[in-house]
Amino acid sequence: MSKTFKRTTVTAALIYANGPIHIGHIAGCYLPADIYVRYLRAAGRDVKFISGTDEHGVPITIKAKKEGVTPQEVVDKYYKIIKDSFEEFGISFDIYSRTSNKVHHEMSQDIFKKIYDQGQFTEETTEQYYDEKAKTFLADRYIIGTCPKCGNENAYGDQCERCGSTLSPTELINPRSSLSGDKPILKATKNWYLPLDKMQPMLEEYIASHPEWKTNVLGQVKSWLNDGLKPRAMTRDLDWGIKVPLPDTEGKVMYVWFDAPIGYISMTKELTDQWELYWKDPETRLVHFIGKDNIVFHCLIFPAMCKADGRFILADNVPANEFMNLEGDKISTSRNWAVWLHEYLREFEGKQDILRYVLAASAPETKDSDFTWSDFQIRNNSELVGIFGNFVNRAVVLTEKNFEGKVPKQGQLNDYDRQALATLQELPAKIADSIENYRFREALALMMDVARLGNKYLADTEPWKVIKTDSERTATILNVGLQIAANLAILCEPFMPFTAEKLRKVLNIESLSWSEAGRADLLAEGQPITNVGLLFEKVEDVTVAAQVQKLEEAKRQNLLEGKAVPAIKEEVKYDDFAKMDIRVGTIISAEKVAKSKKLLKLTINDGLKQRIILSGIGEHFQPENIVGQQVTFLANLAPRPMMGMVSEGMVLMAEDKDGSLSFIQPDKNIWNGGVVS
RNA sequence: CGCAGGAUGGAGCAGUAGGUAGCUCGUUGGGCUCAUAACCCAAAGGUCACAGGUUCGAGUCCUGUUCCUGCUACCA
Repeated sequence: MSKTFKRTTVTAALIYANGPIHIGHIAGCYLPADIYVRYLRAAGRDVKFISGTDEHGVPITIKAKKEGVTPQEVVDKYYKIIKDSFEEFGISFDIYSRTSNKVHHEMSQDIFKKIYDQGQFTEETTEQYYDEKAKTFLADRYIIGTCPKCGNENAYGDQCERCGSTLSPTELINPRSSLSGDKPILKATKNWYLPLDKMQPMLEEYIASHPEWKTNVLGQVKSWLNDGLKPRAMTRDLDWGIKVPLPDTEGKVMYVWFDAPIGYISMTKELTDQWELYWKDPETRLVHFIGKDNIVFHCLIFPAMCKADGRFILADNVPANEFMNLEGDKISTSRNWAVWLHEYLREFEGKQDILRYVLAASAPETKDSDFTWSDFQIRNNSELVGIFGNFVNRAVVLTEKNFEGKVPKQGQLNDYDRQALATLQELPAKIADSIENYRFREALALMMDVARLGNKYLADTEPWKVIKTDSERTATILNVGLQIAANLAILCEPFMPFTAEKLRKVLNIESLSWSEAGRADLLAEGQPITNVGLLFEKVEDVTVAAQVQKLEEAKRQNLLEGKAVPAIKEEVKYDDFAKMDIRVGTIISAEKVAKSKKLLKLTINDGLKQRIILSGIGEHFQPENIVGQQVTFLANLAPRPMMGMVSEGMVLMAEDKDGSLSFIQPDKNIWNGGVVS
């Protein structure tokens, strides 16, 4: 796609305003987007960089209820935290707004109305579960009940986590609301659907016109198209969100994924009167930076909305990233397994560029990647300090020592100089090409090659030796060295803006355009050099160790806090208890059940026979370690088929605060078959 | 279950239209001393997840298998 565009609209995912942001968000979309935008600006292109917080939807109302505040208070709090940390981190949005703004409500309603008026929605009345006490319809996830397939009493309305089957809320036996605990009732409700099934041919054509998109993006999209798209409800029964602009729709709001992407448009409108140019002109390139979980919304649903409306351009590219893990584990807000940006900024003051560098260097561009503190330290110490910082420092110190801190005269260049400068000259275009094709890791590596080139140049020309015999030649060498540093100031700007700024101060130059890069006359002879100190400092072992420890501590704390002693269940009669036949037996063999994560097949000597019990404890115990242990089990539980076998009973376990399991065992070995009462 | 993405030297990644497997970091040895023990040079290290197949030739194409991830709460 070599189509040329007059301007670019860049969006970065609207983040959900119910928590602070972490490194995964940054590496996933904000940093790549920022690099892209900063480069475009440096290249003199017309670009607008738009993002904000998404403030509607069910999870925010739940969070508000939990904390005993209003949804508005929740989003206000997080909007500020998020916005401030982005700003301090140097993510250079042209506007960072929010979907609770008036402009956004109006824009969303306008688009909804337009699609409605054009007859593009279908109306459907369905029966949904309603919680009478909480006075709200329940999202699938907030209905809990017994799984019709495996009997798990805590299956969710959309899925049973024990057997993995996909459910719909009406299949659940004994459904209850996770909000009030009450049994919800079925209530008829009318909603408006976007008939994606009918729009599929159009969407297929759109996707087919972009073979250049990343494979992970195309793969995901094709997976949805192959399954066949289904109509999707664009309204919800809820009181938190954007009102549906139709008569008799009290208590209905738009589906968050309807209004959220419209946020990109409304925020642009908030930014500039020229907003229509950025959203309606076919000569505008629209690029969405997102994480992989948002692919379907940005590649199919939002384009479908735009088409249904008819006024807006579609994305030219959606360079979605995969996910970043932390120390080998999935980043998780609820488990507090994350490096939070606002905390990093506090603990590593003025060191934004280290994190920017490390995250850009290991961004999950093609597959999930891993952030570790040890990698952070190594990358800083050996690459930023050792290569980049050191090169600049060498050039500056040599100039200070030998030429009174002024750019020396560039005399006659020899072949070696010309060769080095020729290599330098090629790099800006290469870096630009990588960035324009969304290969930011590659671009970053090429930028570092400039610093490597500088180090090698100094090592090969040995100005500290030459100065003893030939001052004129030394002047030329250091001039070239400083010119390379000046190039670095331009080329590192998209990735490390704070460093670029510092470097410009050192060299006493203004911010230069990308097109100036590659030249060897950026610095004039006699221009003073100001040594403002080191660009990067080493990260010590103790710093890194402290971070790792903090992570583990936070994780442990969170686990403990998350656990409350559950309330006592409903009272039972002695007869109910007496029905249960609980006995002691010994595990005589244990093995993993093939294809199952958690199931262990236990053979138990119960004093009468060998009994097979399948138990979901595989994540807590190694089979070989539990053979010979005595266990307590429910002996008269109806046999249940599982994974092609039959389980005859249930082993009793006690769960500790941290989720670990222990067997319930007699305090001394007793005979197999001993009855518990 | 299904669909999709991934699996390449110790670590992180490239590998473009099938033709002797590259880069960065780390390791080892050497050089240098202007520089934050930093920089420069060199070397070692891979049966490209596993098993088949197509081909003169496969990391690259096809089939099957295993593991990780997404689609599925928190979530880029």
